[in-house]
Amino acid sequence: MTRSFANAAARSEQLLFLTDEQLRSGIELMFFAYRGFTADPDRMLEEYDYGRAHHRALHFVNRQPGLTVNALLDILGVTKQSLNRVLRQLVNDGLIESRVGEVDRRQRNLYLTESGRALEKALSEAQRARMRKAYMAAGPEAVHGFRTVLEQMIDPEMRSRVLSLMQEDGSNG
Amino acid sequence: MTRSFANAAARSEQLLFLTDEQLRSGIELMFFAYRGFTADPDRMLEEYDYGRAHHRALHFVNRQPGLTVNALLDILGVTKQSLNRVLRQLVNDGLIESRVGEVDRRQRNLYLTESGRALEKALSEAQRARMRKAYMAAGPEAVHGFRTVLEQMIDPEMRSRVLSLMQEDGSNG
DNA sequence: CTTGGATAGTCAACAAGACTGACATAAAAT
DNA sequence: ATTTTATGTCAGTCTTGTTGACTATCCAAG
Repeated sequence: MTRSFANAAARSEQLLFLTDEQLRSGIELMFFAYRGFTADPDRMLEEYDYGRAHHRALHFVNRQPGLTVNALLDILGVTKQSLNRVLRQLVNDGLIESRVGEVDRRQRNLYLTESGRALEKALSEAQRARMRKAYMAAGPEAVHGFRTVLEQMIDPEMRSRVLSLMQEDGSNG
Repeated sequence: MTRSFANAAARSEQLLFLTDEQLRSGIELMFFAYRGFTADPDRMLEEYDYGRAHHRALHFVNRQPGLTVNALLDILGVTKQSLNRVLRQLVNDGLIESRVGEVDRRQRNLYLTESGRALEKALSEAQRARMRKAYMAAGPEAVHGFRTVLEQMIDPEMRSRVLSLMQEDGSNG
């Protein structure tokens, strides 16, 4: 079903009325939706004097316990110095544990502590609640389309890595 | 066809397998897609020593020529001090013109200059190209779903304003 | 075994762009 | 005349990005 659209790509522009105005409104939707998407966690993080960077670190460490700093760096696409400041705070505050690597002792493997898991859970529950609401209001087909377009919007090199990251679903519970 | 799913919202959770992992991957898609979405303009803006804030100002002034500072403030959701710094640069650099309001002379109506339009066009063309590509790869139905979910993700109060803003399509060309 | 280069991570200093708070000015509204 | 509104500005802070310099470790070649 999705396959047949690959061929139809050439026709899509007409089918979709891909006028500049249509595309512009898509751009605006992304802008406003992303703001909504981050609004709830942002509010919660204020109380801890943390920002989005902390949230992202907590999220991906939770997703892949034992992640090295370098791997996290690649995912987040920031400089190691920038990440390090955030990570240092989270380690000092006892939300993340940084263990020296067993095979390569230059590496640091990152894990959430008990309280790290608690904060991550609180943040992600707020965000999931908003997303669940949007999904349910929009309906199953819309959700499928939403995911399909978002995947296409990701940078091509990043895309395969993201998709394979998401394959690992359920491996950590 | 889409209508019938409104009723089915209650069943959606099952239909959609709205597990935490499903929702988590949606969250990650938003993160990575938004990065892709802003990547091209970000690169171009660097050459001008501008940032995303400048892009957003140019975008919305282009969208609604004659916009007042206050209206722009509401749209962007930042403080006037923050916006003012950006606006001052853009006015000094001759990209935005700030005219005293004709009915209310306290207000400043904002317009793009020739070169402001040029930069806005370059930025938005890059962004539209990425979105067009994603739309065409995903297909018409996916695009519809994408837009539906994004709308639902916007903060409820903001939503009506955004949607009515997007009704004005094509009024400026 | 030692030297040297590459890799992993840390520390320090700086910049952009958010923020708050205080204040100024002009014009509209009461 | 006084208050409120719209805008602009100054000063200072915070988050989060940047670059540059540094330490620690690994690995490979002599």
